[in-house]
Amino acid sequence: MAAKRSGAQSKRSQRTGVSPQAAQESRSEPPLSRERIVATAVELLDAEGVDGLTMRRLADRLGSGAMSLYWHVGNKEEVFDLALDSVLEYRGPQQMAGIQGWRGEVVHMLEDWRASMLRHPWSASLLPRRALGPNILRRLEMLSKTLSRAGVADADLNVAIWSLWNYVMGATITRASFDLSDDEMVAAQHRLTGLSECYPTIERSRLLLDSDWDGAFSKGLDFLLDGLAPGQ
Amino acid sequence: MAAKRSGAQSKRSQRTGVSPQAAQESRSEPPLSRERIVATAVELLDAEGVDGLTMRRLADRLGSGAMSLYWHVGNKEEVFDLALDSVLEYRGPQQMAGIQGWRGEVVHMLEDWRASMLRHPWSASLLPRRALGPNILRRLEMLSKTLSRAGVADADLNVAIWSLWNYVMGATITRASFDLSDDEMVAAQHRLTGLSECYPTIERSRLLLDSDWDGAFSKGLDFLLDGLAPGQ
DNA sequence: GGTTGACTCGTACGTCGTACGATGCGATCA
DNA sequence: TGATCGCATCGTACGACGTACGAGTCAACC
Repeated sequence: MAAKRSGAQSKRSQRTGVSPQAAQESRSEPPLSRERIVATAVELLDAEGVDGLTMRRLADRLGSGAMSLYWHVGNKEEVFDLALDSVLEYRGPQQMAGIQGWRGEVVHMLEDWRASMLRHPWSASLLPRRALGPNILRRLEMLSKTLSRAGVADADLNVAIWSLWNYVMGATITRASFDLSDDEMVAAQHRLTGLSECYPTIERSRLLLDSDWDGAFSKGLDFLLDGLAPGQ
Repeated sequence: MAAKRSGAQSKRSQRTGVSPQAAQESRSEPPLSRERIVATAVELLDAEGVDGLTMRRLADRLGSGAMSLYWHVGNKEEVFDLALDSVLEYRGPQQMAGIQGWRGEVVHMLEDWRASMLRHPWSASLLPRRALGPNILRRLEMLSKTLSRAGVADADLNVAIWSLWNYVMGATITRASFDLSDDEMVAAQHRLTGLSECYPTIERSRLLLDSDWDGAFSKGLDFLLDGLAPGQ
């Protein structure tokens, strides 16, 4: 009943990896696998957004029947979880050389985090409702370790981690949700100018249109880091 | 075709507000209205969560047919938008007396914001995908005005607003998503202790269990405010 | 040859959002 | 008084969804 999942198919790919599976290759599609499902789900989410992912469409893209997916994943929720976590993999600092000090490391990690999510805007709107996958936990772990090494006391560690995490999450989600619909944005600003007697200040600052998102992100992050570790 | 919406029903309630509508009252349910629909949607969302809100269930609660709702709202998306915005109404500082200085005002506004959303945890997971309603804009406007009055230069205003907004959003969404499922949380921490060689630091700090959310929120907010207006 | 277990998929059920058109009903006009 | 008209309600129906169920295929082993 629940005796399926990854164990099964990974065994299969070991068995058939080297031996006489030329027949498999000659078919139009490679065999289903959890990895292929997740990768295709990410493609579909990138192309069509959260509402565009359905089991039938996903199966179509994979060249299989809809019900075949359920051998490899438990349900649609799991597809979301896996797609989200797969997108949040952290490959570590590519060029560790250019980074000096713990503060540089933290900034790099958090900016990479933000960039990863903005590359797949659906991830930002998905994350608030999903469980913590291994890749997210790995990122949290690295963040804690770096802060801990930097001398943040254990008592303050959780405050520091959550402050930084919260900040990154908020900035990313806000940015991504505005990215999703430029027209929405313009419409909102237009609604604003129509009601400029109601919202004079944000209308004057063109808050919704002219903001320098990246600049605001790193400035705010700096302030936070100043406060969290005033020593350095 | 599109000639319905609020104008129609508000005219109706004006007409029937005083006159001979005792018959309406004697019926088991008051007449449908946009306000009643939104209020009931909030109830339903509070009780059943985001997935629990369907047009049929909503209509059941209102004692009407499902299709009747569509006279007052355009579609289900609009119900979400209206419910979200209605929950984010800002009633202003209830006791302005106790609040000293712009900084106190800002903290009060942001804490009220957070509290409003945590009172309805679904709002946090909904917001990333929705448009900016009038109540959200009003909050942004008040925030800008306060900061502006506090002497933040126009050039820095957007940075300040977005830094604060992002921080509050992130903290609230994170907190709310953990609140939604304590069991998920415990399961995650359990998964962690099982893999404590993978995630030693966050396992040791009991990050997912023991965090002082409220304390972390206000400490991080203080740091941010320190940085944004170092003058005061 | 028979059995087993991994894997695929067609069919079917219940639920969803909502298009469409019929209906009821108070107000207005003839 | 009856005819007409706008607002408001709702029954029916359609297509799409997630997925339960069980029958099917095929390679590997006894």
